[in-house]
Amino acid sequence: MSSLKRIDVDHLKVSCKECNLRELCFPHGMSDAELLNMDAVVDQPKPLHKNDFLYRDGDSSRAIYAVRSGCVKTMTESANGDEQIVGFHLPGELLGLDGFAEGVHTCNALALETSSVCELPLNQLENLCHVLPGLQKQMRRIMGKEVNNDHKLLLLLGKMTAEERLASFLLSLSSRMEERHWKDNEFNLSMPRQDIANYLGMAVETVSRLFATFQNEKIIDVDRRHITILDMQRLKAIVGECDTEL
Amino acid sequence: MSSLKRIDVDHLKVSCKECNLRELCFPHGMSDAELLNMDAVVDQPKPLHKNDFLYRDGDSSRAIYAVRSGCVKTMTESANGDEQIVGFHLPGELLGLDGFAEGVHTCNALALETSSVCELPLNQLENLCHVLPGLQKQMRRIMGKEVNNDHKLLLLLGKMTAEERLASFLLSLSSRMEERHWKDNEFNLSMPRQDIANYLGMAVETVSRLFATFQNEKIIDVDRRHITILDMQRLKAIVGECDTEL
DNA sequence: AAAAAGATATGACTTATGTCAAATCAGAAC
DNA sequence: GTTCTGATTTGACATAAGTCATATCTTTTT
Repeated sequence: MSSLKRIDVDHLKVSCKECNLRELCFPHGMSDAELLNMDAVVDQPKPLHKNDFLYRDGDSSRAIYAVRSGCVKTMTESANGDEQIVGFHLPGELLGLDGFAEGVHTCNALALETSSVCELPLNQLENLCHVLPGLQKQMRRIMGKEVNNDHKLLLLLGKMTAEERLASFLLSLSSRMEERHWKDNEFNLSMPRQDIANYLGMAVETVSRLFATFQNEKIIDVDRRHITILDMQRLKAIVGECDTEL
Repeated sequence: MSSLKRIDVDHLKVSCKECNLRELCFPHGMSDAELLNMDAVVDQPKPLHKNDFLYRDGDSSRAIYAVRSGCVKTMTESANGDEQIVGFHLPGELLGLDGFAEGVHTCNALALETSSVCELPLNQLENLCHVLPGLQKQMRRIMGKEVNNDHKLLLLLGKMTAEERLASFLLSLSSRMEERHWKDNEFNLSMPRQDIANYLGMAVETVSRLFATFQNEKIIDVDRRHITILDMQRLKAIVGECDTEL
């Protein structure tokens, strides 16, 4: 143990090639040769502590980021100080596209827990896109995904009841857990109730009550931040996915 | 007049170079030489009639589009048939990015009135980006803009009251009118009340009532679809833009 | 021009959720 | 371990906005 102490784990670089998130991340669909190119430009800064900002509204946009571990939330701020969380970013998910319009970020990005990210510097992105044919396509895919994601959220906020929103949120997390080959019916929430409420456009109290309701109805089990989905079908039924069984 | 009749106005191609929307559109910041390249690949299909679809959810994504005249709305559809309008696209504004993620559109795009669009085919986009250094950057700008726009909408749906939403909507239209060098305090709505309500996540009746309220308070004048903003400051005050005067 | 269909407006009433207040619980700091 | 602070839960009550019903006005169809 005393000798291990000298390994600075913060600076062990994980290569894209070795990373088990690579298929969810920038390198999606890239060849081994292309992966080496990615590795050469991807930077891995020191981990963020809980409540550290990755970037803030107004910061000039230097890079796009991929979460490697932990969870990062992004939120917009209105003129009168209201804040709306627009995304919770899990490992393998990207953020920073908000800076593309004007070269300046229009969101705050904040670590919900100790988190590490990979950085793809924008000044290298341009060149890299010329060298790696796959990357340009992947960039478009990523941006399309962000847009589609936002659209789903708009539908959620515009048309769904509180109950449907929370069910929808849990299902979204569940399917993202599955993508990562983690348990899709049992996971920990990295965000407080307040953040869930904000994200879903409702009051904290409503989130609390709905968790209690779902628990009473044996749809989920809630223990603090630990969620177990007991009846996936009923959860899906709530949001109106009509497939009774696949 | 009898001789003019033979000119097929639908097929008169407007070059990017001549287009007075160019600075809002793809060609933003391009040189004259670059504009010629754009012209070579930009297609101008026949105008859409009111209620024609430009594309539908599930269609394979062939191009991105710029509105040249009229107005096109985009909307997402949920599994249970709910529909959420996610954008009203005015001349010079782009749409079609929703198809970037999977090569398939995830929105419906529908003309609210007779409208014409320009098409930038995706298969040409790739090559064009290599030739035109400005275009790749512009593509990123466009996508960033879309993301930022969606974030603003999320804030609106998540945090604002009905009154704030409608005021916000009117101000957004107003500033977009100004961008186009049209009157910013007097314009026609191309969408029915029902669409405004859907977009803003409220009931039609609420939109009606709020228009009546704003009118009574002499903030705006409403005549059918014709809106006159009488007191821009108060409208801004409603959404909480704290700048009493610039 | 009349009739039909659709869009908009307005009133009466209901309800999903928000707000306020208080109690409980968990984790951090000392 | 005790205290303190912040997170979560729960209850009582208030309200913004939805729903339903009806009337009016516009536009399209015949």
